[in-house]
Amino acid sequence: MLTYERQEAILKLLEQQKIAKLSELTSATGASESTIRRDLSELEKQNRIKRIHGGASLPSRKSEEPDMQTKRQVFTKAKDQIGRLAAGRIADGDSVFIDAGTSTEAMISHIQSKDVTIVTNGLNIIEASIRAGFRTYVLGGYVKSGTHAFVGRAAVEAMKQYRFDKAFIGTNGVDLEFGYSTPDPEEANIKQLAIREAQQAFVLADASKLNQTSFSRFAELQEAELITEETDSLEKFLHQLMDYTRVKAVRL
Amino acid sequence: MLTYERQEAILKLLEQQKIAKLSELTSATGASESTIRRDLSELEKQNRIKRIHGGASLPSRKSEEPDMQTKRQVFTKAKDQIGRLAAGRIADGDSVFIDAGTSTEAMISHIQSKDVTIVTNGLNIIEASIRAGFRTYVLGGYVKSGTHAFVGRAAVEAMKQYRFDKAFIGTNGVDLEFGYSTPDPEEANIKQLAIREAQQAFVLADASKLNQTSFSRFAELQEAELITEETDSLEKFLHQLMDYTRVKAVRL
DNA sequence: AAAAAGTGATTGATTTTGATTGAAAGATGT
DNA sequence: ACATCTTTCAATCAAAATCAATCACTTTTT
Repeated sequence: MLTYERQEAILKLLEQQKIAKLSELTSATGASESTIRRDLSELEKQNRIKRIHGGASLPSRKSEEPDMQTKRQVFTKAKDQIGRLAAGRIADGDSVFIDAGTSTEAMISHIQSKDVTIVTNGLNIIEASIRAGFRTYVLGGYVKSGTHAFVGRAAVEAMKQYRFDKAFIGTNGVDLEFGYSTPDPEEANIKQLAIREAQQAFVLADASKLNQTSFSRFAELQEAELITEETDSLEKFLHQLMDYTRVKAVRL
Repeated sequence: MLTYERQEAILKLLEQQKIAKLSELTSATGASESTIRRDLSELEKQNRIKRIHGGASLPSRKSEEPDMQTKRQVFTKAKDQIGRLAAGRIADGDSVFIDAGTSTEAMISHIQSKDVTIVTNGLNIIEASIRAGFRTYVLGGYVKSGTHAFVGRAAVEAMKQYRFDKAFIGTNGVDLEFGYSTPDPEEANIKQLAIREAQQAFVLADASKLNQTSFSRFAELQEAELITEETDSLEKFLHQLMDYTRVKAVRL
């Protein structure tokens, strides 16, 4: 049985019953467990299925708008892990800027310190921050549809009134040469300011953002600390980084 | 039975009967108590269910503060009527300030004109305004717990950058002598500014606010137009007003 | 023939699970 | 109200299931 054939068979079976155990797939195709696992990994990378412990299921095909509400429900393990790492950097008494976005939102519930001041330009962050009981400040500005981030002249002016101990920024692209980038120039502007007004800056990015570039660059790679998940694409990225910068070892 | 399968089954059962005991879930899935508990914890973390002592139920649809929640449910009909009246004052092309609060929130869904710019200092107003598809600007500032209004120096500074065609303000008290008042001086400050920076100002108040005073006055009675519901307490208030001002007739 | 890709088996690590425990929350009786 | 009993809960542990990584072997490609 050809690889292609087998993977199609897996998909077909999944469409019939929505969910399939590993054992069902091995007996249906005659292939070994290892092979099926490899197939599942590959198919998942193509977003054609979703792996679950013990088997596979169809991807949650929310054809709905990538609205904040639905996006928020897809709190992936990755974002949660990144959120926990990021939250760990916050110390008692800190004043922190938290960028609009879902990655950054995930960190708020993990913040342990109680005495933290949060400044943000994101609607979803305000809500999460209030829910968690933090002292919360908001930049003003124009509300962008889609991300619901506050941008524009008012946001820039407001930003200048603050200095942060730490800034946590979301991104759409991380690239060795181009640095950090995001599609919207207005949002990039705010991100850039936040990084420069903060003593320490962190960029949160899941694996899908590595080696990507977007329209507007908002920081060089060395201007912020990258917080990301531990995957093989991170490994690959680190090797590239070592080649690029001639650094011989990087500690996580 | 796979973990994913089981959790889906739990959700399905809950959607059918709204609430489920632990024992129901164990016998329905065949899993142990411990496992079900773990599932419930996880599902709750994803906001997909709500745990209760002895089992689980569907999440309370809105994750807002209870006082906000109950407030919003209480004077619904009255607020809706007031909201419709207020929205009727908005014309195409207007730039309007809409104060934080539940009365003002009620007006947004009634706005007919499409080309309206909304500026606000209220979290709930942002959400409603975005939902309704208006061009939305936000004042920055400190987020007050309770009302979730943005106040403080930053909000004042931001306010100075705008001029409004109309301003719609909520209030806690309407009094013939003391004018309009609200408990929080910071919020009063913003309300006062908004009224003065607007060509026309409207105060929204349901019947329970008539003949009430609160700590901080933010405007004289004649500085804004009062929009309220038609009740006998309004009649009474109007008669008092006529006595007080010696006006002989007031047209609604 | 050499290199690359695919496969199945094996291994050790990780995740999931059910049982057990003491603590916490509710219910009951006085 | 108070003390007592029962139920439910969270934390912990060891066993089982599942997983990712690796190796050796086969097939395909160059």
